[in-house]
Amino acid sequence: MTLAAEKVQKSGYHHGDLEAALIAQARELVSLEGVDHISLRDIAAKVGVSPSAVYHHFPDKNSLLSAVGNAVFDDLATEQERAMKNFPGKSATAVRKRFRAVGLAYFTFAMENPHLFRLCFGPLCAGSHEDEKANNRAWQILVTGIDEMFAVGEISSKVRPNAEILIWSAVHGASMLALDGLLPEEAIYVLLDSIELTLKGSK
Amino acid sequence: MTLAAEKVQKSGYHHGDLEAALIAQARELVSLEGVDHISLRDIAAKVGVSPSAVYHHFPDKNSLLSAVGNAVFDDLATEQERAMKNFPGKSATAVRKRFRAVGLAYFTFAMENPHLFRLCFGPLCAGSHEDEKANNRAWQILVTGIDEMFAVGEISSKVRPNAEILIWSAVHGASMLALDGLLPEEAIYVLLDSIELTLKGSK
DNA sequence: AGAGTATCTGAACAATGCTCAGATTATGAA
DNA sequence: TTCATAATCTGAGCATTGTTCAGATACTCT
Repeated sequence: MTLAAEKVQKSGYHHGDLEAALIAQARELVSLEGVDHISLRDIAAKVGVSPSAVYHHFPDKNSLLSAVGNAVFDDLATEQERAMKNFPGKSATAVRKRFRAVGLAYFTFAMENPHLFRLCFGPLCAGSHEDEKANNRAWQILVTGIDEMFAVGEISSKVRPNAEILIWSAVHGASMLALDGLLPEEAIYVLLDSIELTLKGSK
Repeated sequence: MTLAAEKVQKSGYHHGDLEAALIAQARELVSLEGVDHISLRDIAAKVGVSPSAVYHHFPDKNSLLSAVGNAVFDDLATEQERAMKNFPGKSATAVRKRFRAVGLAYFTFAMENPHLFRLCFGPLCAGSHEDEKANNRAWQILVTGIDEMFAVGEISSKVRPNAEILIWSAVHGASMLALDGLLPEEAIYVLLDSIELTLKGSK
């Protein structure tokens, strides 16, 4: 019973909300050790419950981890929204700063939560974000940011149509490559510079 | 003893080249089932050797898989070089087609070998490509392609300095997102279009 | 209050990564 | 060639893992 799960009290034999507690505890352990180094038994033990209790809430271990992945995906979008709020307003500079902050938040989240980020975009969660609200939310943040940039004249009309794919791919790719040690962390700044520069184009 | 390892004959008690056979067999199994669904014992059995024999060639299972990852990384570069050869010459159109072919080869490799690609860029191989020749080779292919594009006037001098980071990130990110089911496979075409368009800029 | 359901336990099973003592084969110096 | 030494492989075994299942415990609703 570690810090992550203490919010949920256990009332004797029955646990208050075991499902949530398991997700919270699993997330904590994944965050610390990585998805390959944690055991179902350990999660259950730290929550104070027998291993077989897990199977009344999740069909198997992978489902539990997949649930963690979806929660993380949600938090990533939340983190981006939080970063946007630092630069309110509709001025061109506010729009630019906000746009940059969203991309940076994505990258920073990956750097600060490497194991969770990997789980979120790993084989365990592949195809699991399809009709998620979090996915729509993340996508909406991106579209809105690009719309604003276009309205302020920071994106040429020629490249506007497919800007989402380019930007998401670039920021996601840089995050992944940095996690793999194939790009230095500072690369995100030159990447964001490049994106802003190239999107503006000849106008 | 399956097809992948049959090149290496076993001479009685001692195996001809067990290390290579193990890598080949592990690669085959990863390619089929994914890295999470294969066992050291199965690899050894299919090569026709006892499980403990593996430990005379690799310190542990992860090291074997990491060796597979490096081999795959090497093949990825080879595949890119092969794709380039379809468009020889120094004309502007040849350079453009070659540039596109390299990016497409990267993406296609990921689509056709999802499990191997994931292993290659997964936590098991993180930080393992650093002083690899394969890494230098992949990087060199990218730099050469960009140099050629710049020479032909397809890349503006403003964005040239950081073009490598932008392009690699974008193509890698699109590959990953497509594997996760977050981008459709056709997205690579619009991505490549966007890249060429934005790189050219106002000139 | 009591029947029925949801939840949890404990023991058990097969599979897995890994270790180690000992058997087998190669190697290289005398 | 001979023989000691090193390299390679086997087989048994250990601890851990995910998962199942019968049965115990607690909640719920009539």
